[in-house]
Amino acid sequence: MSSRERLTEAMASLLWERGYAATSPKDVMTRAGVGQGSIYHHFAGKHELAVEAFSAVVDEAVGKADALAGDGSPVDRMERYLSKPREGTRGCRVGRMTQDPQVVADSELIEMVDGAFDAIADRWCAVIAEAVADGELPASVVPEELARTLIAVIQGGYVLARARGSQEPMDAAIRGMITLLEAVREPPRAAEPAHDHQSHQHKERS
Amino acid sequence: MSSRERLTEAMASLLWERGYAATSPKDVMTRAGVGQGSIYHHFAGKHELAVEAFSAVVDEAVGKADALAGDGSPVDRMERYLSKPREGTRGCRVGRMTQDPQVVADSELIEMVDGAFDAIADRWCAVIAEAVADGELPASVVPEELARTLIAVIQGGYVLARARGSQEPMDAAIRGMITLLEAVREPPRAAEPAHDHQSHQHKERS
DNA sequence: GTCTATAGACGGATAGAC
DNA sequence: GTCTATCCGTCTATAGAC
Repeated sequence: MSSRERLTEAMASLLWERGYAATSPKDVMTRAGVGQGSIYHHFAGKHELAVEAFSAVVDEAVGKADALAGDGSPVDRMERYLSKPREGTRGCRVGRMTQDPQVVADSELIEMVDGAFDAIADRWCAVIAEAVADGELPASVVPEELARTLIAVIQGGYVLARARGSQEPMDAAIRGMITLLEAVREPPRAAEPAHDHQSHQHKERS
Repeated sequence: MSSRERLTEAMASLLWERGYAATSPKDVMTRAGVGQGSIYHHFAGKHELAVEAFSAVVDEAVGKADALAGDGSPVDRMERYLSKPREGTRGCRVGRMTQDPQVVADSELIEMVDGAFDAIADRWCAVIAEAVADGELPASVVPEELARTLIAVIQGGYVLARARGSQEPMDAAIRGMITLLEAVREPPRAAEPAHDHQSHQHKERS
């Protein structure tokens, strides 16, 4: 693995563990196993290294949200995504950046964070709109709003898990959300005749 | 105002703006308008000053949650509390602490954060349990879980607001939550025959 | 009680040898 | 391309004058 790759991977892990401001170039070089000063051969400085490292993190997080477009009824997919295992006490690699004033003041970094949430919200919006169209969720639901609500529950779950030092409060928050979704859920209208054909139902609808 | 008070107030505001690790004793003394070194006359160090300053912050945040025990039907109170104005882009004074590794590693500080969320969750639990008992929320709702869900929506709302640099995504998240609560809400049963404390407008529906 | 001066370590970055 | 040596600023904390 090249020094450059070692540096970006080390920076990505340190951004997760400590954040941007609290990560020094020296920390990164030590973890990457390269000598002092090597950052400045490959990058203009800490900022550029962080941008490259965080870009990969964002891509991965957004990619995971593509599971919202998978098989099953819309609400099934929503609940499955909510239930995915997340290491709450480690915090969210994307969301944690918003608490770092140096990130918020860095237009390039904060726009990457905002863009990541927007991209994930788009996936949520699509599946929620589908659920409303199918009658599986009530017509009063505004997809753009519920999308932010669901992202917020996950982000807030990380906050609670870190406060407690335990996965529990995050899991409780997710379960509470799923209970509400189940309580408003209706059987989807048969949008098409062969509606018990699981692997195709969301693609062949009206 | 005493130097000690000036120092705790300055520390509280800097904890909010920058967090614990990023706030130096020098920053605090400058903002407090006291001379270099004065912290160490009144406090053992940065940690003790932060504990005293943050204690007041926690008390205030928990006190605000007492509004959940006010007048109106349980769900009305829940929605009113959710709708309270919050400056999303400034972040949560309590929740932001969880993203600071120095706070998480400081058992005294992180236990204050966890204790604050627990106290607020207790207020949520009480009003949610009341709503379930009245039949205003479905029996499938687990108060301890929905309490964490609602706290998480607010905490996550702060994260989204800071990512965007705008109040909007936080308000959207809150509205999405309220829409769900309205969708599962039922008119409360006339709950109890002889239990007529304070105003009873929420018992006379149905 | 409040301040100035300063200690000793670490921050981000650079110069230049190899 | 990679490393050593080093600059200058800031960090938390302390000593001690006033």
